[in-house]
Parts: sequence; structure tokens; C-alpha cells
Amino acid sequence: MSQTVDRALSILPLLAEGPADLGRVAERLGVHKSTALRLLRTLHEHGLVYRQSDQRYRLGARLFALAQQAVESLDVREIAHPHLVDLNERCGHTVHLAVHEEHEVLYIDKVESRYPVRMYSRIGKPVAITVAAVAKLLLADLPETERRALAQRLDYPMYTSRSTPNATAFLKELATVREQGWATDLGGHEESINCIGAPVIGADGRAVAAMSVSAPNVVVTAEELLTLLPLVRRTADAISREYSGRTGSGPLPDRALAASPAAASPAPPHAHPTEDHP
Amino acid sequence: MSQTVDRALSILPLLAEGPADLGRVAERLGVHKSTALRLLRTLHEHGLVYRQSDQRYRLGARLFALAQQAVESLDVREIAHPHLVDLNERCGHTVHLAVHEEHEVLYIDKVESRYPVRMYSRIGKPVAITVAAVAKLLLADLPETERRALAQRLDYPMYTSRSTPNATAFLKELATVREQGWATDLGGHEESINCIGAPVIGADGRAVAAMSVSAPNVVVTAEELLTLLPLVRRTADAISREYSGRTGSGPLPDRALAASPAAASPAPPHAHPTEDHP
DNA sequence: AATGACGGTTGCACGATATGCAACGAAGCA
DNA sequence: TGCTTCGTTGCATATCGTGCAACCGTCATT
Repeated sequence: MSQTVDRALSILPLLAEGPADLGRVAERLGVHKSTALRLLRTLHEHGLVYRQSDQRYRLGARLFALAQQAVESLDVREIAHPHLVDLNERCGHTVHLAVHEEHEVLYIDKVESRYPVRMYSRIGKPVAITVAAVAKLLLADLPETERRALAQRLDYPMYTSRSTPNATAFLKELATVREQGWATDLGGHEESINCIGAPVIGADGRAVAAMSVSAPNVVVTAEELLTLLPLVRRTADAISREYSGRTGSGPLPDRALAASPAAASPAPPHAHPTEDHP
Repeated sequence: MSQTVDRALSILPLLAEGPADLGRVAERLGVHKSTALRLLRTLHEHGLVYRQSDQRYRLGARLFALAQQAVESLDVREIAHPHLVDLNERCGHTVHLAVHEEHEVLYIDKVESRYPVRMYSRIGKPVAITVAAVAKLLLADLPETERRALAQRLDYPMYTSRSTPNATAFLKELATVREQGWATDLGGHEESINCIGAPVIGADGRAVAAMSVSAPNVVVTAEELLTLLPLVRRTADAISREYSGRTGSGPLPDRALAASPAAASPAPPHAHPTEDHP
């Protein structure tokens, strides 16, 4: 919409590929060097771009700081964190929290396994959207049409022989997940790693986040992991209750609409830092 | 330098404080609503800004992905990581790696303590620049003038009674660090946490990164932690050797210039995807 | 229901502002 | 020394971003 800003922002993914010099940036943008220079300078002033000693540009520190602040201000994360820690203390495995945004699903919190074997993942990293338990949970209750459209658009990389192979299989899997209210990933991303997950439900009754427990085969078998399901669902429900007053599994929360549930229900859904506009 | 881009980028830190609606953004920027709208739309198209269901804007997913890619393309980090893991396995404590950029020092890697007590820090988070061991190491071998200028410009928050109180004390501390080639933070940031650190030396002989081991008092006393110093320095030197062939401590690397050290020295200093500067 | 207030959105005319050009400066190389 | 390459600067042009005013949808109030 705004040409100048558009060009400037296009520099970021370009630099994410690796450091580049002025000439290359100008070339890739299709603009004159002097133009690229001015854009880079502006990005530099805001700390989004850093000029290293060999004069080439790369992504800058402020980007981290921003991503940092962004993830910390997510209210679901705030509420969920203690529950995740709690769950981790009970079962010892890696616990993840993820949200769906735009066309990606990404981890926003993680509590590391207490076992020496750890899986590779990082907060902010987009998940394998076609196989991860959390991704299935979040996409499962998208509106019908969106779900179909998304499924068509996706790639279906075969990480392992048990990865979701195509859109049809994926939609079928989503239907199952939607119905049962929980999801698994049994070796679909990495041969030896299994996950089970459950959704965090928002005020509108849809999944606002999803959590999962992951463990490698060498620690527990898939069957053993599945015995944790009740615990995982209870944790997810506890988060949902605190976040929105609704829960994903069990009886629908009519009681939330009926009398005054007093106990733990009507917490403020969003936690705004300052409310200065009366 | 470029007004439009400047304005657009100013939105990011603004949203980092928390979600905001169009009106607030326009007001904070001092521009008309329609202008703010166009800027936000452009940011949105690039995924840097996300519009949540209540129509308010907040920072978007791509920011995470970018920060992610940026940190992963740092070559020091790549080289250092296995050494950090190794060190963690030997001593059990939290290990950090940090770099200096612009006017900040920030963590770019971390291996969590194996003890239940963990300290709060996160990759991408700027460190307490006046007290952290890694910060002292990185600032210690800045050119004289830059160091003085920086020291004057800084704030000196008294996190604890042992925090660096002012510029004079800081410069003196840096001189010590520079001379001895390692640094400590004994309760200067959090009363009960001690750190020791050592620098990673680049091809130009200056610190390109710094690493540290941190542990709370309840696990090991400061004296006990100091006994790890040789191990920490050896690890930092190993990283330096692999990264640039030079080391920080011990005899100056004449031998690196003399015969062929065969063993572990002349690794490619930078791992650029494409080497376009011969 | 009707009214008003509020926040977001659109189209447009104006001119501020981003653009490419050309010339300059600074390294690196033969 | 001359040549090439790359970053930088000043400037005239017109493109592109800007603010205005009007419009629309939603919500709250009477």
C-alpha cells in the first residue's frame, strides 16, 4: 500500500537470508543504490538492521528485542505459563504452547524436558503445520471454508513415513481432532518423537492456543504417553477456564451462562497494561 | 532519513508495549488516522503486524521468524553452540553466549542449567550492560575513546548494592577485565546470582562474543564458581580457535603464524553462505 | 426504533517527499 | 599511477504519501 515502506520492509526477509552489501540490496529491490541506501539507513536508525565491520548489512538487535516484547505481552502465554510448568513437573517431558496466526502456527512458550534427551524447537519457530499436534488442534476449528482453502494451499512434506501425505488426509485428521477434542503426532515429524496435545479455548468457543507434551520413544512409548492424555486435557482446560471461563472438553459450559459460577470463571479476558483512554 | 519508513517503523516499538487500535496509533505517531491506517496495512502485508479479532493491532508472527533466522545465521553462534553444551554438561550450570551490537549487549544463545533453580533470561534479551560479565568483556576492548563515550552515556541502575555505581567505577572495572582476560558478576544484577565469563576472540584480536556461566548462591558459592574459571577460559579459547585461530588468554598465537599447527586451528573464520569478498 | 457517538474506511487534490541521476570520494588492484 | 568497484552526496523532478472530509458499520442511549 505504501511503496516506500513496502520496499523498506522487503529488505528484512532479504537480509534474513544472510548479510548483503548495498549493491545487492539495491539490485534485489530493483531500485537505485541511493534509494536503497536511504532505506537501509532508516532501518539502521531503528536498529532493525546492523552494519557489520565489513560494511555489509544484516538483521539487527532490535528485532530480537521486539520479538521478545511481543511474545511476552501475549496474555494467553502469561496465563498458561504456570500451568505448563506445573505439567512439566508432573510428567517431566517437554511442554509446548502454540498459537495460530495468519498462515502459520508458532510456539510461544516452552518448558524443557527434564530428561537429557531434548527435542529441537524454539520459541517463535513456526511448527510443522501439517503434522504437529498443536497445529492440528488450532486448524481443526477454523471455519469449514477456511480450513479447506488452507489445506489445499499447504505443502505436505514427508518428514517421515507417518507424516500427513496430502490435503485429503489432513482434512480427515482435522475432523477427527475436532470431534475428539485432542490431537496426537505419533512420529509424524521426527521418527522417534511422539506428542499429545489439547486446545485452550477462548471466549468465542474457539481454540486460541494449543498445548502439547512431547517425548522421544527412548523415554516413553507412544502408549505410555497416551496415558498422560487426561492430565494434558485437564491442564488445557484449567488454562481455558482461567483465560475465558470456557473449556474444550467435558460438558458444554451452560453453567457459565446460568447462575453466578463465583469460583474461577469470569477473569478479564485481556490484560491491558494501561487503560488511559476513558 | 525517510519520513514514511521512519513513521512506519515507529509503530513497532509502540505496539511492543501492547495491542493498540488505529486511533491510538495515529495519535501516538502524530499523524492522521488515514495515514496510520495505510502504514499499518503495509506492515500487516509484510506480517510484522497482526490484527487480532477485536480489530486492535499487535506485533506479528513474521517478527519471530525473522529474529529466528537472524540469530541462526550468526556464525559465532553456530560454532560456539556445541562447546556451550559441552561446558554445561561438565558443570551443570546455565551457559550464555552474547554479542555486542550498536549500544546493546544481547544473548544469542543459552544452555539451561540442569539444576531446578533457573535464572530468568532469554535469547534476544538485552543484558544489564553495566554489570553483566559478558557485557564487561565485550565493552572492555572497545577503542579507548568509544569506551569512554559509552560509559558516560550509560545509566547505572543499582540492581543490588554490588551493582556498578557510575561511569568511573565501570571504566575501572573494564580496565581490570581487559587486563585479566576474564570477568565476573558477583551479585551485581541479582543479589543471589554469580557469573564468570570469558571472551571469544575474532580474527582482528578483539572480542566478537563473550560467554559466561551463571549459578545462584544456593547451588554454589562465588568461590566455588571461581574454581570453574580455567574450564570456562578453556572453552572460550576453544571457540576462539575454531572461529578465528586466535585465543584470548595464554601466550599470543605466534604458533598460529609459524608452522602448520595441523590440529585444530585454521578453520574458516566466517561461514558466509557466499564468499564474495576475496 | 430512532438517534447519536465512535472508530474504521475511502477517494481525492495538493504538495511534501522519495526518487534516480550524475558527480564525487575512497579503497583495492594491476 | 591509472583503473575499477563500491559507497556517498546534492539536487531537480514528479511520484507518492498526506490530510481532509465524507461515508459506513457498530454499539449504546433515549
